[in-house]
Order: sequence, then structure tokens, then C-alpha cells
Amino acid sequence: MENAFYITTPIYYVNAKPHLGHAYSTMVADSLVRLHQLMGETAFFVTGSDEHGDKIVQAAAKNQQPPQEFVDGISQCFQDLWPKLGIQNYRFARTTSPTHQKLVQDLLQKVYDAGDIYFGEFSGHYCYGCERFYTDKELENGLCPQHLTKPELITERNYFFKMSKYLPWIKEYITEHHDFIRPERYRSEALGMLEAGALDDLCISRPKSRLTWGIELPFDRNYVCYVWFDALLTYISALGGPEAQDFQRYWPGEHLVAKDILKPHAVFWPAMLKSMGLPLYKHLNVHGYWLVRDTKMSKSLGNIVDPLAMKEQFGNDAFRYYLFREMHFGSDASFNQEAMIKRINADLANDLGNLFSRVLAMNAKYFAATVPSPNAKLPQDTQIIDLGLSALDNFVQLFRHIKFAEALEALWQFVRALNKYVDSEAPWELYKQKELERLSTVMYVLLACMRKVAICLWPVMPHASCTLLQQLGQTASTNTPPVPDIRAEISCFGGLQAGIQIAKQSNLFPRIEVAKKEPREAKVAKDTKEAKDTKDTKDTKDTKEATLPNIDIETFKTADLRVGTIIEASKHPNADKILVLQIDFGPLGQKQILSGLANYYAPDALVGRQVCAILNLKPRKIRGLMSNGMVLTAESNNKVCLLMPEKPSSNGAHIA
RNA sequence: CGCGGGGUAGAGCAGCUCGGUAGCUCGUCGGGCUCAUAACCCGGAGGUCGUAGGUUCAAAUCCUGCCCCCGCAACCA
Repeated sequence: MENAFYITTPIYYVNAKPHLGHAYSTMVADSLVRLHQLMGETAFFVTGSDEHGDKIVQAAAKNQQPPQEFVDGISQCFQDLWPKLGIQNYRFARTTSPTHQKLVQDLLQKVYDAGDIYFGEFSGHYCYGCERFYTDKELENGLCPQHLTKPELITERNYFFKMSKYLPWIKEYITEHHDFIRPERYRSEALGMLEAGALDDLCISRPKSRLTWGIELPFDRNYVCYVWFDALLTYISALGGPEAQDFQRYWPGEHLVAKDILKPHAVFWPAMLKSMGLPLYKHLNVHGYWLVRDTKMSKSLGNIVDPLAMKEQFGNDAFRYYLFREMHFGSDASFNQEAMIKRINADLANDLGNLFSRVLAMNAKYFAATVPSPNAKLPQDTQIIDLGLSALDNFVQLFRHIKFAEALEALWQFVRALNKYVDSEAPWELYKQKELERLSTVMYVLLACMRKVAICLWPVMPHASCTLLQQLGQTASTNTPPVPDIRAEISCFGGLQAGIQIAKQSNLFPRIEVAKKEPREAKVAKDTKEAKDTKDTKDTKDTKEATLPNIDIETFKTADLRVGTIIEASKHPNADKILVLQIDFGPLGQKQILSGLANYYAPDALVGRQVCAILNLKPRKIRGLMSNGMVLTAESNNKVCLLMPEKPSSNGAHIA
């Protein structure tokens, strides 16, 4: 069937709970599916969970659960999340499902029979603590970076996929097909990987002595499948396998990934497909990261953005809109609430929401909330209509070519033009002058244009789209496209039936008022629970700093805070951001403290300075060197500065 | 060291493929309107396009060198 659209998100690795990045990928897949439905195609996407491997076993052990129970739990978190984010039209695939496991074995056997898998030897530095191999580059002074022990050089026999055989072909394919990997930057990066010649055959197995949590190789029961032939094949097993009807219908499809898994999708997967004799996917669509405070989101930094919290605070549609509008697909983008509020107010409240509000209110007053019949059009009417039709066309073209921010910008040019049209035609003036014939035309043009805008919004903001369409007297639902084919809407004006009853008012996107300064009492009334709630998602604004619960003086006194003088400062040999400080604490002697100051201070500039430090922190090793305390700093505007006594003090002086 | 991305108005970004008027949103200043959600509409101010060269009639755009930032990458104790 020709009009079928299929896309996949990554099969998320379930060693942790879902965050903004997962949500973004999945929302993008959802919206692309919706767009294609809007173009009259049958469309759906696959998402799921990748549940095998070392890390899962480790995470499960840490949680004191058997692997299956552990992955059931996390996988459920993902499955539960999507409906809450307005996501639908998908199939959820699990790598632990029996059908998937069966298919993996069938296809592995096929590749094995074709002679593309061989049994080979592999030797490397193995750390028993980590239960993994390290490359020379990863080792620090020949030691495991985690355990600081010397890894053992062991030799292991494993199964390898003859990927190198396909590399020249892949390179040629990518070179010749310019939008196979898109945007362009990732195509160059993929070509760079292939250029480097660093790629070899792919190790696809693990001996059961080392890992049992995986799919058994069909040709050797002593081994399980490792990662690639397991996870990537989900894209096919979710369709029921190469023989299935869905596969005939939907494959080849599209893939959607974040930049971290470019290599497996750009190189490994095409090689595997080629070897299995299956057609290549159509496009690999690669997006960037959402950064928080200009750095990557990570658990250790505690800056994970929880999508559900955003939904609850701002509404799912507004949240989605912000994500689509803010990120230029492919580049990294910064997530911050202040920008989100600005964006929501400017675009959704002031431009779109207010347009609906003012037009519906006028129409209620002038025509008792029924759609008037248009009369002869003036040049300015034709102009706005033409502008609208080309905006719609641009929107659809840009959106399907994954330029979401640009697509929305194109649509908003139309929204702003409609506001301008209201001003220049001044319906209130026509009403006063009793020019009802002209007034009818103006109001009809506005309402009909607004309907088209609302239709376009369906892929991005399904609920808002429905509500707006219902206000315009249309039937609409979040899971069925509002029109059979949007291209019919682009080709001609109209589509709104005169005489029907529509809403008297609209207030879909109220402005978010940002309290400049909270009244003191209200702030005090906020208990620590709320501080905790907002902690994960708050931005860097000082005004929204979370407060910590009170502690008593005795607790404070348990910290051994002292003044000391820096005797020596040098860069950490193995860490760019860290300085190694030797600090004199007088009667307490000299101590080595490591601090992440390298970006802010030159080592030489620090020698002789007095600093404040806490000494009774548990000593910790950082990249191989011991740190016996922590230097106190103040952080503002992403800059760090040292705290020092206002007057020179004796080394070892107490701080209280 | 390497590979990749980036440096354009106070902030955030587009434009670069294919050289020819420096563009968008927010902010800011002034004006208009009164239908609307203190919103909307119009106008102004504000930019050596990181830097030094080169090619060209013409460079943000192409070429070369350099500086700075970020990611790949288990480092802000």
C-alpha cells in the first residue's frame, strides 16, 4: 500500500526512568505520524524498551530485584507515560517479548547461514569489578577509571558480524543519498566515521559465563546476543517480521534518534539490513540534546527535567509547542522555564489565543455567534487568503521535512497577519457604520482562516487544535485527523459552512503571569515539600531558588569549616576542570584538596590566597587523586568564585 | 592529540549549500487602536556578522591561518 507511513523512536534502554529527551523523541514521532494522517495516510510509530544487557543486570541487582521484575517495572513507567503526554498511534515493543526473541533468532540464523557471522578471538583489558572491557584510551595510567585497579588482559572467543564487508557500500550509499541521514551535519559525521577506518567487524555475542540476560544465539547455546542484533531488530519485529503483512505495508520506514546513537543507526544497521537482504530505511532523522544550564542533562547533576511536571505546570499542548518551536531539529537547544513562559505568552496567548478571543467575541456580538456568509472580496481579502494558503503549504512541507521550528514560524506569520487584518479592516468600525455586507465578508474570512490554522495545529497540539475547531463549530477529536487530507485545505479557500453556530468566546491560552516578587508570607507558607517538588525542574533563576529545610545549630557545628592558605596549585593531570590545591591549615597541617576551579582561576594566581574550606568531608578520590575536603565557593551566572576571609586570618581559624 | 558542531543587535536564534538590501522572536523607546487575554497594530534606536589575511566588481556567505566555546568523553569534592 502506497500511502503508509512508519517511523520509530529509539527503543529506550530501561536502566533509568524517562526524562525530557525520551519525551521529545516520542512527541516528534507522534506529531509526524499525525501530520501524515493529516495527509490521508495510514501511519503509526513504534517505540519501546530495550531490556537486555549488563547494565540492566547491574541496575536490577542494585535494586535487589531479578532482571525481569526490574525491567517490567521501568518499562511500565515508559508505557504509562506516553498516553499522559497526548501520544497515540504507536505500538510499544519490548526486547524481552517472545515474538521479538524468536525473530532475532531467526534472523541471526539467516545471517549466520549466509556466512556473515564468524567465531573469532577478542582480547582486551577486562575489569572484573565493572564486568566489562576497557579500551586503552579509557584506562587511566593503565588502571580502571572506576576501581583504580589493574584490569586483566583476557582473551575471549566471541561471534562477530562481518560488518567491514559492507562499509564501502554504506559509504557510497550515504555519499550518493544526501538526505538519507539528516540533517546534513550528521551525514558528514557518519561519513567521518566511515572515513576514519576505525570501524571493524562487530562483536555480537557475550559468553553466558559472563552474561545470561540476553537472547540465546540459535547456533551456539553458550552465548547470548549482544545489543545490536537485539535492539535494532525491534524495528522489524514490531511489524511482525519480514514475512508479515505489516512489514510489506510499512517497510521501509523512518527512524528517529538522538545524536548519541548515530553510529549504530547510520553504520551498523544498514550493514545488518543489507546482510539480511532487507531494504534500507528511508531516512535517519537525528536530533540534538536538550541542555539545561548549557550542559547535558544528567542524573548526577540533578538537572533532569521531568516531562510530567512540565505538563502539569503549563499544560501538555503548550509544553509540546515550546519544544517544537524552540529546538531547531538537529541542533542542541536549551530548556528553560523562563524562555518557555515567554514563548507561551507571546505565541500562544498574545498571538493565537487573543486572535480567537477577539474574533469570536466580535462575531458573537455582530452575528449572534453564527458564521456569516461572505460577499464580494476586496484585494486585501484575497491577499490574506493567499498568504494563508501559502503559509499552510509551507507549514506542511517544512514539517514533513522535520523542520518543526521553521514550520511553526511559517504558520505564525499567518497568525500575525490575521491579527493585522483585524486591525486594518476594523470590524468594530464597520459595525458602527452598519456596513453589514462588508462586515460579513471580513468576519467570514477571519473565521475560515482560523479554522485552517487550527487544523495545522493538530500534529503539534492535538487538544488545543480540537478545542479551537470545536469553538468554530467543527467536529474534532484528538485521535482522528480533523480533515481527510490537508492538501485539499491548502488548495482552496473556504471550508467553513456559513450559518452554523460557533462559540461566543475563547480563552484557551491565558497569559502566564510571572510574579515579579512573591509576597513574603506566601513564600514562607511554601513548605519544604514544594521546594523539593520544584527542585528537579527549576531553572537557574535566583528568584525561584529552592529553600532547604531548617537545621539546628548543632547540626551546623558538625561541619569543620576552616581558613587556610593555598601553598601550591596545579592542574589535575587527568581532569581538565580540576585544580589540585595544597592548603596550609596551620596547626592542622597541610592538606590536599581538589576543586573544579580550572575554568575560573589560573593555578599561579591562587598561590598565597586564603580560602575557606570544609575539612571533615569523607575523603574522596577524583580521577586518581585524593581530595581531603572541599573549598567553599559562590556560584552565580554560571561563574564560580572563591570565598575568602575579609581580613587576613590565621591558618586553621574556625569559621562559624 | 583526534573527530564533529558553534562564535551574527541587550538575550535567544535564522541566513551560509547556490557570494549581491543584515533578518526573526523577546526586550527597549515612541506612536496608534479600543474588537480582544494590560492584548493587538505601526514606527524608531541598537550589529566592525570571533579575528587576521586571501579570492572577487562585490564576502556573514567561498579559501587559508589564528583565538575562544561546546559535544564525542565515567571531571566543577
